[in-house]
Amino acid sequence: MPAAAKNQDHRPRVAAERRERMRKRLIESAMIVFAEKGVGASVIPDVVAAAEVSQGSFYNYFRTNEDLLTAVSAELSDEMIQLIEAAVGEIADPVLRVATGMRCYLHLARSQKLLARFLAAGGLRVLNQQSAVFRYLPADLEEGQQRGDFAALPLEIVLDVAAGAGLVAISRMANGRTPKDYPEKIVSAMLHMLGLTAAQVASVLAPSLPKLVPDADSLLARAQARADAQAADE
Amino acid sequence: MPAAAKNQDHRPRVAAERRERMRKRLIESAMIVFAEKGVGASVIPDVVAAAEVSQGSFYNYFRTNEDLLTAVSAELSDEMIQLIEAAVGEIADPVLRVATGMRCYLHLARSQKLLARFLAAGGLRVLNQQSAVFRYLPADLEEGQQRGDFAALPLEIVLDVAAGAGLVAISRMANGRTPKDYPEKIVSAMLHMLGLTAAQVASVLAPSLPKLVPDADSLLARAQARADAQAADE
Amino acid sequence: MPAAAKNQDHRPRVAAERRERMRKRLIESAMIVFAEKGVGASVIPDVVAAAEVSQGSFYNYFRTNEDLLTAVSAELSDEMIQLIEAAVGEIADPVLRVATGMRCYLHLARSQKLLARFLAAGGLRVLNQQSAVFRYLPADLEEGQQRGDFAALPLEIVLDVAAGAGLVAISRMANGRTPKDYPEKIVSAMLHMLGLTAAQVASVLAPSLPKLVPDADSLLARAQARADAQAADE
Amino acid sequence: MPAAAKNQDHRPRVAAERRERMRKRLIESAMIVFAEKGVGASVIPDVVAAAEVSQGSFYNYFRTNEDLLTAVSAELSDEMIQLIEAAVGEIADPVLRVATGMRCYLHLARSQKLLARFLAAGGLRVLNQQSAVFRYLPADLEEGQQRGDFAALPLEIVLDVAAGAGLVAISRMANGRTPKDYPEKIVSAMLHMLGLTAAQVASVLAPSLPKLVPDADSLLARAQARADAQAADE
DNA sequence: CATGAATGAGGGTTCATTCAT
DNA sequence: CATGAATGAACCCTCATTCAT
Repeated sequence: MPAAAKNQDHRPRVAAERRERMRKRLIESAMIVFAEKGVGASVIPDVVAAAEVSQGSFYNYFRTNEDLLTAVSAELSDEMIQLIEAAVGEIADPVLRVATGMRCYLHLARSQKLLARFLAAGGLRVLNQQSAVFRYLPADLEEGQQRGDFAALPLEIVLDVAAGAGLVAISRMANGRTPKDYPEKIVSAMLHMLGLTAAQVASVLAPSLPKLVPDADSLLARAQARADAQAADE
Repeated sequence: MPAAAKNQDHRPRVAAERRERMRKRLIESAMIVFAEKGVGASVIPDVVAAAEVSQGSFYNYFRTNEDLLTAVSAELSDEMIQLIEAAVGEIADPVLRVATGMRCYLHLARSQKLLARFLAAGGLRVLNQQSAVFRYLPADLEEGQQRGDFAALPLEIVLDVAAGAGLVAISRMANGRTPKDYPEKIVSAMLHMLGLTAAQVASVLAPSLPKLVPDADSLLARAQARADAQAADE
Repeated sequence: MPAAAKNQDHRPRVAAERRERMRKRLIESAMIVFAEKGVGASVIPDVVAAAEVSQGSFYNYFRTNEDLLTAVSAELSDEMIQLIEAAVGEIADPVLRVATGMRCYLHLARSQKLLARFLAAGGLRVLNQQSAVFRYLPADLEEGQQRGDFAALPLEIVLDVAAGAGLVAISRMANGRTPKDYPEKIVSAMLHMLGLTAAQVASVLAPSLPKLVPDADSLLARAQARADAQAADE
Repeated sequence: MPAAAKNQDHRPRVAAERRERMRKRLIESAMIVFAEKGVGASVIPDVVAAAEVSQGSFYNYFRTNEDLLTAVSAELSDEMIQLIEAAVGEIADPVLRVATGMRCYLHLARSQKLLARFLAAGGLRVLNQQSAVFRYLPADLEEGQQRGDFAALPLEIVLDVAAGAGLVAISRMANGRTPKDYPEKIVSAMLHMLGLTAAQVASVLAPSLPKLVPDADSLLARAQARADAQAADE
């Protein structure tokens, strides 16, 4: 292979990789800053500082605050879906799927404080962008209703309540100490709402969850590590 | 009455009245601005403009954004409680009280778009300051549980879910068109969660609500009127 | 005496007295505030607060910051002259007069911390307005020179050096701890400059000074008392 | 030299130079503004205007008024020391060193009106920051005392008096017309204070001083030029 | 005259964004 | 593409001053 061809092949590739690394670094920093300062605050200076990038460079990757927020949300959404799907995908029973999916979602937030703080800071604004997470719920609920396992509440109502409950639950887990079975308590309430008996509820909440460990180079893992390091510095 | 006494009595009184009017004007404007721009934004310039007051004057009444938000929240909380208590106060049955109280709360937000937008914009932050509204709920829930009318879910969990459901419901009513019985549907879900049968739910939701009309010089009425006038201007 | 006449006589008099009291209260407060915040700072709000007077009233007495400063300076100048003259007036020998006058001036500042801080804060600006204090010095110096007791340095030069030395000395006494004979050391330097031998210097500095106690209702006494009370509050 | 190396070398260097020029421009303007308005005033807007820079840029270089003052003082201190040391460095006799150093200091202020006005405006505050200038005095005084050339006054006292005399002298030279030998008169007073005879004084003050000309791109020269240009504009 | 609310000018500071290098 | 200085708009806040009561 002649040198010229190699260059033409090589240079763009490393450039693209560099670009991708930088982008990840910015998203990582943004998640931390959003979690700390809220999603309405002026984050660009902090993000730039945290990512150790020049002000000017930032604008090669994102144009607005909103852009950043969307990027963080999308990435998190993807990673959460992947983790939860891995745990839930094999389950056939819609009731168990719904229950386990919710549990995973809440336990994930509970074990990842940074995630919880980000979601809590984002509030409804982020929750709506996270709708990917709720994409799976309607289908399962509908299936459960058709099978007569769930009471016949309007789907939108159930989704609204679930979203609200989730948001408040995450906010509570982000801010204070919550018992280990706090997620189960919330899910239990949801299942009662859906018409399950106490015995049924107990049964679907009984199985122990698989570990939900984000991949080492996922946004979740990297941002959490960075935030921990930062906290240790102080 | 001697002139001197009249002066001593009169002058401070009119001064205090003027002060109070100005304060109300600012709170009114603030509610509108918060509803429009969110509670995290820099509202002071807009509030000042909306109230047609000088920047300097503002600081004779409030020092920070947060101060303003607290004042609006407190005033709204008071007015909402008063309206709802008027409708619910006479009810003895805890189940009916809970159901009717929630319906009132949601219908109030549904009929007062500005209120809904303010509460939605405030999110959890305002919801927590509004806790006065939720002060009544725990007692009724507990009474209902003790009488065996409500299932024995942990109180905090029920409150968290109710708060979340309320928040999302308000947000939905603020943003889009919701059917007239949307509040009843949400309350129905809550009552199912609390273990009521479909028949019981139907029964407690059957009574028609009294009109919830804010007093003409309440913050709710004045701000809504101002916002309407403003909208008409455009 | 008919009532009407009494009124015409009485009312203006009490009014004038009230006015005078208020004026004194403001000057008092101003001295404290100037001593604390410097003469360039915005003192009106603090003065008004310290004097417990309304903003509006202030402008019935003084129009500018400068006015206030001048008033304080003038009043202090008068009081200092009176105290020092009382101690020095009887002395016939110009050398002893000069030495004792300077000692009095410095000891007064040393015993009245508030005075020292005010003069130090004022710097040259106040020193110039205080020129009344230096009105006595030239005559004595000239007499001393004519009698051959002082070396024949140009009068303006001696005054410049004395003013500067006095200012720095006061500033040092205002800020830190100075030994009890610090004033004598400064005066000794001045006398050496004026050509006195060490023995002569020792002799004129030997006499003990009379106590320099400001009258109880003088500005000096009242302001110092207020400043002490204020300090005790914290 | 390869292109890459040139770039890596060149770009940061020109950037640093630009930065340094801007910094100098601000310090220059600050010196003029301080000299005009005093060191306690709000100078930032004026400095920004004088330097023809945006408000925002200012904060890339200095954060507070005080920062600016310190920077101007430090730079002036350096330049004055350099000029004076050049004139005094070779002198072995401490008495002659002290006398000549003081003369230089005062003549410098007398020939540089802007410097005099800045130092006078700064008063004790700047004088203390200028302490570098007074760093040389104590050693020489001590040496002179040990050799018996100076009377045995306490060193701190002599320094206080010298500082005060210097300050007042500078203030006088800044404000009005002073005779060409005004500095010598002041120094003469100091030397008398230190116990020298009239003959000795005359002898150490006899030598003519070398010219004290600030380097063309020194702060002193540039600011003076700017101030002159400004004055010519009006 | 006393009061204190209202005012608007002005100072201090941050930030998103641009642009020459 | 990376950099970081420069910019100016916008925000926060204080203060001197006025004026109706």
